[in-house]
Amino acid sequence: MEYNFREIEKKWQKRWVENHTYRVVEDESKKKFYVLNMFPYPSGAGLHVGHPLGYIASDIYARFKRLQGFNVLNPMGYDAYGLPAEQYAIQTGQHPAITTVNNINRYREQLDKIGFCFDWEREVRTCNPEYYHWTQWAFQKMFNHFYCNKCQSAQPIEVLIQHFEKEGTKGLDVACSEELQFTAEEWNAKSETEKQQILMNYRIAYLGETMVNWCPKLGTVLANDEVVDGVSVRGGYPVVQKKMRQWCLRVSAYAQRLLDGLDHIDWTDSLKETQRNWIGRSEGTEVQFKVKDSDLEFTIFTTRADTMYGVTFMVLAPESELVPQVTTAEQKAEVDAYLDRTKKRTERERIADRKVTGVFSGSYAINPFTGEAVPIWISDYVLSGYGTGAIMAVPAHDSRDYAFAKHFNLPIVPLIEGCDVSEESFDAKEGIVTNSPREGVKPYCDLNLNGLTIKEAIAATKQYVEGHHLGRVKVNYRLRDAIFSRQRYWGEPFPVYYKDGMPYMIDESKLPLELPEIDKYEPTETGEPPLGRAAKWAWDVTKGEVVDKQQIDNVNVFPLELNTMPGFAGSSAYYLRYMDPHNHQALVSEKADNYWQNVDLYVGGTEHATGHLIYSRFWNKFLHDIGVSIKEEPFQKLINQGMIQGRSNFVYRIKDTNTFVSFGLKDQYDVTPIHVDVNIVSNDVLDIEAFKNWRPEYNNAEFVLEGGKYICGWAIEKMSKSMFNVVNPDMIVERYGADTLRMYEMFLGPVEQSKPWDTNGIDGVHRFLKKLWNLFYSHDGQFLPVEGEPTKEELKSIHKLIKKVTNDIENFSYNTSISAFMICVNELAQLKCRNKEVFCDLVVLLAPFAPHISEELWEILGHTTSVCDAQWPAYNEAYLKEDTVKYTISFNGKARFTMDFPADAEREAIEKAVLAEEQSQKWIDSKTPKKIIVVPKKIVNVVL
RNA sequence: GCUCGAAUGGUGGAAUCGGUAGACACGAGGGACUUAAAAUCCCUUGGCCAUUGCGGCUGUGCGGGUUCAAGUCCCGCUUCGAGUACCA
Repeated sequence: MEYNFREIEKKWQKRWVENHTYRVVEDESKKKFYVLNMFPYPSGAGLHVGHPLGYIASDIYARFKRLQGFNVLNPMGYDAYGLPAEQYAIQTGQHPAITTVNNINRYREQLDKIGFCFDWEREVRTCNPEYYHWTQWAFQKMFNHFYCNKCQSAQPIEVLIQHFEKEGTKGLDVACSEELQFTAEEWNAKSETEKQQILMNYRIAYLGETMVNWCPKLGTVLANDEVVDGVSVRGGYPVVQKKMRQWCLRVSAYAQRLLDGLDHIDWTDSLKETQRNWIGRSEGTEVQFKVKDSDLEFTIFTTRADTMYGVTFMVLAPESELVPQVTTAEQKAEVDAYLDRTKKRTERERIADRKVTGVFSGSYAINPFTGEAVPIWISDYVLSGYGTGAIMAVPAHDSRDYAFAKHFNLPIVPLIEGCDVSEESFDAKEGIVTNSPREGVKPYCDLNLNGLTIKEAIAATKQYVEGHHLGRVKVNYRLRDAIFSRQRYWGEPFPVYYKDGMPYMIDESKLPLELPEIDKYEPTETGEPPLGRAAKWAWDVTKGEVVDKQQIDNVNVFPLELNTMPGFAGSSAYYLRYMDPHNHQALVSEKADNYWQNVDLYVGGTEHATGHLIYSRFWNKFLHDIGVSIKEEPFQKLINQGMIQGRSNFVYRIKDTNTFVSFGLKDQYDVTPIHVDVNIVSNDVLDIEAFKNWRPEYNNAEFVLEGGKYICGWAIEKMSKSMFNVVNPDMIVERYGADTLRMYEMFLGPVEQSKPWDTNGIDGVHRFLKKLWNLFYSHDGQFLPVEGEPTKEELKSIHKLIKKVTNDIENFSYNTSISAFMICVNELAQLKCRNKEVFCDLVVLLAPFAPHISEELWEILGHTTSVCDAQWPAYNEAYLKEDTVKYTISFNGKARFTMDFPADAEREAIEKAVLAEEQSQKWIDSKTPKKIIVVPKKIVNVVL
């Protein structure tokens, strides 16, 4: 009987649905294991062969864990809000919900063909009101909480209000946008709106005036990770800086915890490193400088406190509030001109030409260590958003300050013994401090750093600064608060209405606030976001419902927020929702939360390193603080599957003709390479007939062949339609079956590695499955397996495999597992194995990799239950032992011979053998003392 | 620029602790079966030399080092990839 994969796969996919084979319920008697894939955004193009890579890898692991007796949660869903559906809606008028559902259906169809063990009853879609109910709910919780630095946790905003009522801002240590100071009396005297404005400074979800990445073409703001090289990731449109009032999440409050948490999770070092860089913790010192002949004082941040004696000028960011205050009348015109120029420069231009620019403010600052007055400059190389937006410049030891000093001819004072700053600055943090203070200069303060190492000097300066109240030790983070507003339609609406210009949350019991219908998806004529087009988009407080905008004059009706939430909102806590997807009372019940805890294995791409993987860690920590998620970290272990690149094929057309020349001969002609559809090329050999039919203009094409074949050139490129290198999984499934596709994708190489897709090797894996099938059937179709004791060789072969596969799956080394399967099946075929016991073990081992054929064989072996409920076999070392061991004996690692020895009597036998060899080989001097080294893998080395 | 990672046949890739390279697969070449093709099976396949012998030499990006023994460890480079980019 032939291996009829089409029938087998259809049969079992149907049966899995009928029998709810993959339904998962909480079961206290079993240990849980939670496997999760990053859920996909269902794009219109459907899946290509690269998408399922991670799903297959995690599916194998999930099935493996289930066979080991774990209760495995392996859910799937869709990140359904996104720009492409909205862009499509703008162009065609098609409602994004319709496009999205169509795309989801297509995805599902493709996924089903591959045979995943997802529990589809737990599916979530971020655009469903039952789902975004909890996205909105979490946002409200963030609005109603602030972050307490002392207890390192989110606290209800009422706690803060009570503190204000009793003590004002005294003794307050909380995360905020701006440090405010007021007394309890002042607080109590404020109006409701004023109080709300102050509270906004502390809320975790807050409305803030911030510089944002504005993309005029998309009509929306973008997060930092949605912008690359000054253009939008989606669409590649230019992005400019703009100040706007936006919803923000105080992610920065969690910076330290996000950093510390990395030490307790099992992620790759490179990914942790990426997040550490992104968080960008830097320990330094804030120092106050007085402005000469003025009451003004300002603070700078530095990590190089040791360089206080080398400050030769100060620099303010152009956006700094201090700029107008320190600008003198004589300099005003020049400064204004400069500010004007920098404002016009987009971030992209600033990156493109990094010219040194700046302007003198006219004022001087007093260095508190030297008493010297140094000029205050304004330049855009200082960023307003980091530190205090002001720096002390030490050109001798900072390359940026150095470039600035050289350009404007400012003095450079070296502070390290023996360093040469005539050509460039000395940035390294090593050496012995000098010139601090300079020799012969009358000391202005009693701090002498000369002779210290840099490290010691920094510590001494910090101590001095704190002791003399000149500033304070400070830790800064690069991590910024997340901007949470998007001027889009296709996203979660904010459950927010406005009264007197202040936002208020709609009542929790009225959630979800559903996305309204609109007739067009572009911004309104007045520049409002698309939601401005909704006829019903105001909130009636007394009725607790959405009403017509026209009623806003009514005292109880207020306009609703017109922005929607960004893409990462819905994906930040979806892993919790899978635990309890149909719960209408809570995001997740306490019971489900306690049982599933967090994700044990998360599989997805590295591209989310500084986006989703930061946001959801933040989101989870917040939920943890308010008692919802019981684990501090959402994803215990994370595997980054590599990208599957495309392998493009080329044909070479001789210029100005319709003649194509084979790859090996192309250098003899003047040719243009042209992408050719990889689906009509096999092993780089072009199917000429298919090529002629591919496009009408090639109908009459002529060919210059080599060896009767047309050989194509190739290149590794991104998998994309325009390169004609997209390989569709449906096609592979149709031709070879899902089991072959699954195994081949894993056989291609390590899961974590990026690699090109190359259909060529797939025959090898398909052949393996056929060979496996033929173990069970003779050529005339007879059923072969028989009961009875396996032979020693059979046991050895299968136990070797059990050991290898068990270890490999734990290490995600699926490719070597598959090699082991191939070896084992070959061995069993050679041994003419017909033993049922051996076959049962083999089938269970294969079940995670190739579930369909395994189910079929399992049934053939006489089982009535699914192979998913079988038990993973254990291996027995005793079967793996050899009777004799082959030793390689070498002298000084060179001359060598091999001998068989009994496995148990090692050393004595070897010594005898070495002695015998020594006597027979005259060239070995037996008087020389020698050392016999026996090492693993049975190598004996005799050292003379 | 900084941080991290990688480099092994014609190709994808193996090689737990340093243990004497190239597993497994593809491709290629040769053979068997067949009228023929497909399918299947067998042999060869890093390079060089010897192939009427069994074999020898060389070989994991480059140059050094440690070791009885290095793809693996250390030092110095080269190239490629990823992240980040005026973060003071």
